[in-house]
Amino acid sequence: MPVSAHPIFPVALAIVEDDARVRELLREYLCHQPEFSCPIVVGSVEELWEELELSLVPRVILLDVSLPGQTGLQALPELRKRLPGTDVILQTMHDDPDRIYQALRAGATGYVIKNATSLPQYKQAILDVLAGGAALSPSVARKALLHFQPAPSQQPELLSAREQEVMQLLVDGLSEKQVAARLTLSPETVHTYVKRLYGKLQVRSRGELLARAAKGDL
Amino acid sequence: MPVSAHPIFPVALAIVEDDARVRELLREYLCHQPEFSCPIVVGSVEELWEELELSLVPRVILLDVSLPGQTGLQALPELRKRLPGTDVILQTMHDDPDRIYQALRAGATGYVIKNATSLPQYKQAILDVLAGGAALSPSVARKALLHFQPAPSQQPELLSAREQEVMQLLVDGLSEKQVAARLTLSPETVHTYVKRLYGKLQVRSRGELLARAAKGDL
DNA sequence: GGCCTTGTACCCTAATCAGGGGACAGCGCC
DNA sequence: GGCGCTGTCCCCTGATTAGGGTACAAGGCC
Repeated sequence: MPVSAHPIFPVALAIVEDDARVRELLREYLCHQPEFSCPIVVGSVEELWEELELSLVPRVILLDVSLPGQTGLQALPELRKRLPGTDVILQTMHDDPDRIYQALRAGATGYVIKNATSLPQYKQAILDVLAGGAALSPSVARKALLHFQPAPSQQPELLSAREQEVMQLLVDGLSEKQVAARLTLSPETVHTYVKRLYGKLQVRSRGELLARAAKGDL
Repeated sequence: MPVSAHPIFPVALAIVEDDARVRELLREYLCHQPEFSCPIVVGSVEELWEELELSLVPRVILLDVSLPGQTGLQALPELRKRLPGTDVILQTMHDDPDRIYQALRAGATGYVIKNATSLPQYKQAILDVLAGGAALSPSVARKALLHFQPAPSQQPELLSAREQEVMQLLVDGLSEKQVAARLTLSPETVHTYVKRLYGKLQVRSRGELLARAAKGDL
């Protein structure tokens, strides 16, 4: 799965950044690296679209989140659709959780905070995505992790570890029989757990249970 | 929110790693850093529990995922409950998506791949979490990002309006009979829709359907 | 005018689930 | 030494779901 971290040919980058000073800084540094070439360095999404008509498809796009005209965040879905093989690393000044979430949902491969990222770290970020990884600034990663954790809900303490285990497998779409097989239990036992879950979570059917799970934590 | 990146006192680490060589390597390097102290260096979760009784609570725990006895993954939820102020960085050889997902759900603040992480990078990872960030190896971050992206969902265009309507009510936890009542249809008709949904979404049971819906779009 | 997709409805059989019940061992609390 | 909770297993009955048909009217597409 991982692409070679040391491609033989320079990798084509696109840099989209409205602040001319930052843009030049990035160009100066990144484009003098032997690993990269920079056929596209522009100040807006609109210019990017134009350049993409003429130029080779870049392998990685460094995209500013907030731009005059169309923002990077708005352009991302379209970009992902038109250039499915291109990784997009978003860059911005702020680690706003909502934007991070939006970006990651839309398929960003990286999200870096400008003033927390040195030029060598920019380079490393690009190399990381080329190697099949993702590049998240630590503060961004932290925000992203929040989305994995179940909303502070009431159940977890009420449900025993085993019950939660069964619950999880049910949420994953397994039947009672499949859960039994997975946990090496008798189907009857699983049925007992399910009955207990219904009682504890105050539901009366599998549908309600899964609906609760979907809203409650998941 | 971020804690100072340069604490005045050495930060107490716990290292849990069963491979003696790796353990010593980490101890040698990390514990000679002026920023850290290592009151706890053990080879299993069981020993960790013992040490925690005696020692100061560590600020950061480096925890191996797979350990003899209780695994790091199993210990994580308990650890998070008993030491809510302590960050846990998991370390392992493999970037298995399931384990990553489990760990992040359980509240890990970092997840690093052993043989892709140099000692200075270990140090940086710890500093990152101390600064309120999260430390994910690039390959781990990539796996984690997959969970943000709506499952390659072809549904919206394939499902007719009526089918989506039925789908939505099922997701809300209604039975076929209830859906029928709600939409003023025959239960048989609803059943027909459900069968068509199964076909279109390539599933074979209500559970799978709801699981797909929960992850896919909803 | 055919062909396909929807929306609607029915029939059938087998599998699964819902919701009762009982049983017993282990563990912790008081 | 009980009492409660958990984990495991079993039985039963009735409701629901799974999956396979068939049917027909309406509408779109070629």
